[in-house]
Amino acid sequence: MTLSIYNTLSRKREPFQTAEEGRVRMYVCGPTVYADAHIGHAMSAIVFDMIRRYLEFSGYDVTYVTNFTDVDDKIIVRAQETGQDPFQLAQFYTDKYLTHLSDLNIKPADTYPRVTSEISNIIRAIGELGETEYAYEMDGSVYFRVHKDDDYGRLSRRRQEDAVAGTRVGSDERKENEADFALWKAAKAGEPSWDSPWGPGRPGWHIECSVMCLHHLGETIDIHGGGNDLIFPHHENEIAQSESLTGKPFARYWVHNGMLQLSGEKMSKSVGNLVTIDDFLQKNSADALRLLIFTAHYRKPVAYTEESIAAAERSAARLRGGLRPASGTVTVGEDVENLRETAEAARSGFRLAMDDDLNTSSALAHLFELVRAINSARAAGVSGPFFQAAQETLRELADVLGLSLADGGGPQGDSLAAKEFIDLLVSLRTDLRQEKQWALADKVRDGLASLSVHLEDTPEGTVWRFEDAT
RNA sequence: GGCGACGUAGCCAAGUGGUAAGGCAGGGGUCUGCAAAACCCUGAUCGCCGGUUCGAAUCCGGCCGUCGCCUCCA
Repeated sequence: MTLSIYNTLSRKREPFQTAEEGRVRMYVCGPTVYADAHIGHAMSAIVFDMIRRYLEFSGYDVTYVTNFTDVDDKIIVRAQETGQDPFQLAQFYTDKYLTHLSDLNIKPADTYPRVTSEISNIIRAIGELGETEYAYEMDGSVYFRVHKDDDYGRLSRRRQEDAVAGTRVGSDERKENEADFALWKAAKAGEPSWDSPWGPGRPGWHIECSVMCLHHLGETIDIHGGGNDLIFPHHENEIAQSESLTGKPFARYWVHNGMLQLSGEKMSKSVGNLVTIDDFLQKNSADALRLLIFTAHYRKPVAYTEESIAAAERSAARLRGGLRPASGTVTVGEDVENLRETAEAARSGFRLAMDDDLNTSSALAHLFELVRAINSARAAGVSGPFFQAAQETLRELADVLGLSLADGGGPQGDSLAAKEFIDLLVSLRTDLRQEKQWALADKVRDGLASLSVHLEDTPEGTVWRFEDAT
């Protein structure tokens, strides 16, 4: 029972073997911080959080690094438009993104390198490349000489001639070759810049990630992740730079997530079909987003619709329902034995599914089967250690997928005063029911329901919970 | 134009040779004062055509359709 994972480099599913026994070095491309992040960014972060969690669950010691691109054309443009300082702008969106990661139950990375903190390393790396035939300087900028790299195009399966053929010649950059890309960009007036052997300027986009990987994780990392829209040119260029520099394989496994789609198209700033993480979390739970994503395979596109997110919200509630307490007294017998066996089957089925290139959809199916078994057992009066163990299995496996299974807590959070009022109304309704005043009792129930407080009359009394209507 | 992915019940979706997981929605039932929750029952031959095979959603070919990358992009 071992993990196999699809490698974009080979276009095959491969057995997962790390460079160092028991240790995974993992790098995931992070956002450029110039605007509010959208749930497409969240999808990428969630997918790689899931992979990281499953690796840890499987016993690996994972070192996880994800970066912030905090100096870039778009940041500079945005800052000029709004009259802000570009560094402050980047800091603002960096902080905001970190908050989002926490809200989305994404485990913190070991390191969050930023371009502006890596400048000296980047300059050193470009300098080393400059001593080879792979780089050349032109008017204060430094470019990578793509045609010197025989392997170029290996990841994206793109021949250099093809890459150039479809490309518009729109830049005024003075490159030897259209396919060459900038390692260092000479500063224009009014732009942030750093001194370098080639004059003032700033790093090109691709070199940042290469250098941060090399600096924080070493010459050969195990997993390099990102959205599949980064395969070309970003990741292709990272390979070119890194391997030209070290002469060693850059990443053992290239892992790419599919795009989140809204109204049939990739969610992106340029198309304008965005749902920001702020927007999403205002109406929906983090668990629902994870369920929406994990219902499909991470490499496939995910369709985001009102209907699909509503369905995800409902299935989150179903998983949560499995954690409701039992009040029965049956602790031995056939029902208990069945539950114990189903919980074991769920655990092994879950692992088999996840080992198979992170088949979260199939893994979730095992979770739902476990929920049904727990509910059946509870209805049959089962409680005690085996019941709690089954719930613990559910909680543990859900946590591997980063699902918190936490109750909403209500629109205004946990207000003690609100709870006391609700308890009072519920107890009043219980009195009314005892006197068979059904109309009044139902009026209380309906009124609370319209405030997202849902009542259930169980044999042990009435229980209530917050749940947003969807 | 080049490279690549996908097309499974009303919706989302797993499944790469042996007669279709799971979730949501719907219908019927049990439980309930009525509900809710839960449980039980209930639905598809897998875009179309042809081929390989004892046997294909799964392999091969063709066609149709959708999407991604080739420019910044998770």
